[in-house]
Amino acid sequence: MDAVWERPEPTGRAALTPLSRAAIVAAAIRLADAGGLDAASLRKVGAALDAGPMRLYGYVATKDELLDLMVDEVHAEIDVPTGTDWRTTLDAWAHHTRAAALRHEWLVDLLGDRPALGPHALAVGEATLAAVVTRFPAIDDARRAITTLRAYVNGALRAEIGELRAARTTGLDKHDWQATHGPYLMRVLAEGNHPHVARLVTDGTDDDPATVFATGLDIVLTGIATVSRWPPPGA
Amino acid sequence: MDAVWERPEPTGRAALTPLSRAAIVAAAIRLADAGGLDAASLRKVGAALDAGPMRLYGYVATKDELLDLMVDEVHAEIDVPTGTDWRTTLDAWAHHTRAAALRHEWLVDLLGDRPALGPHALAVGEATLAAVVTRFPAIDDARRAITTLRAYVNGALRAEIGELRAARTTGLDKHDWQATHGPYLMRVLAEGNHPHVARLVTDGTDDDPATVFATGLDIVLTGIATVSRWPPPGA
DNA sequence: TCCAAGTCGATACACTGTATTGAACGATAC
DNA sequence: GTATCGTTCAATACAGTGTATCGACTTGGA
Repeated sequence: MDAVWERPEPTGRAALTPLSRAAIVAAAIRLADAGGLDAASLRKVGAALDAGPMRLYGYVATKDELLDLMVDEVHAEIDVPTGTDWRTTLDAWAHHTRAAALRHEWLVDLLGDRPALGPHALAVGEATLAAVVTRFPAIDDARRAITTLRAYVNGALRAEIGELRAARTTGLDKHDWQATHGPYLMRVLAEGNHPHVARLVTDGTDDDPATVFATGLDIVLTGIATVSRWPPPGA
Repeated sequence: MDAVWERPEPTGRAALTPLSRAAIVAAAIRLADAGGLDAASLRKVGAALDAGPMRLYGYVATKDELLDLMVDEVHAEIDVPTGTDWRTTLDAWAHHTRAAALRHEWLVDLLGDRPALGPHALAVGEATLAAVVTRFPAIDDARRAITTLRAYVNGALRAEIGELRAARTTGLDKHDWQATHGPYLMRVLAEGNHPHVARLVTDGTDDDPATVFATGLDIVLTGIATVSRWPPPGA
């Protein structure tokens, strides 16, 4: 089986609501945006296009392929500026990625699992790699920096969206949360075995999510700007 | 509904294979270790204990609760050394977390989604927080450092396990991978629009996964050691 | 006009998490 | 010792999932 990206689509049969890979992906993204990945089942995507589930298998060999296409489509929204220094470029990439993940929360469920090899993802990869090469001429060093930054961004977005979801499900009536985890947490912290966590809960203030993301990003970019030995001493 | 961590379990009925939350969690972990999260369905966990799926609902209110228990159980394997400087402690925590994730690959599918509030997870959180407080006395600064590091570790592990899985499914006969994505990649790179990616593919060498992890970790820890402004200028 | 190829829909299968229901059981009260 | 009550468990059922199979239909080319 050749790659999705270059496999021809069915030509379609006239007198039938026309279908295309693009239309399928668009519908799936729309559904997933509204109701999460669960809302983008093949049956539901098909129904949104007046088609049965099996019709989609002409355009897509497997569900995973559809997910790959969705991920790549979102990468089209992530533009990486050129013509500035590497740090500005990477910072912009990270923030655009975050914006895309907030528009398409299901993205964090897919990022990092599979390697993203679609055309749009490749374009993003090329642009970020080009930026970081101006800092690390050796291509392997550049890869190490990109890999690290990508790990942080994926992890941070996963955490942010995860909290956002938790706040939405148990938090719409946050009565529930306070009624279960709240008392439990208070009780275990009252035992005195976790003084630092307790101090964090009582004395800590919460940054808004954008600041949390930017703070971590600054740390990682500072690390990239500072580090000089490759690979690290401990390896 | 109160929290799982302090809800009593059913006492059990004599003359029946005895059951306990611990036994259920152990069985679920064993199955998931061997076959991924899909292998830890309630029916299969039940079958492994000579029980029907519904019997488990006495010990666990929902599937998610079982997953919470599994995650916390694995946290018991992550010990955080004390009595050294913060960087050594955090480095050890990260590597122990990685080791646990390699023993229990399904962990990366769960980490970051949900907040980990079980007793063992809390202990780990307490220990890491205690370490980083020696570097940042202000509790909020400490939280920012921990959050960033955790985001990196989660993202890096997800990527590593993801590649490991891909290498296992399509790579046992890596014939498949080379037969699909290989030619596709070569073809699109031959078009010349992605010179840096092309250079990476042709001239780059691969670090082994442990080095990749350690390298990124070193970058992030260096960032934590270096950064001085909170929150960052751009926020 | 007739046929081969391509496209599509219906049906089916194995599987998931869990709501419901009712039976079996242990401990308690008389 | 017996009746009762609340807990614990098994069976059944339901609405979903991805996708294999297969028969019917449409269409382009000879």
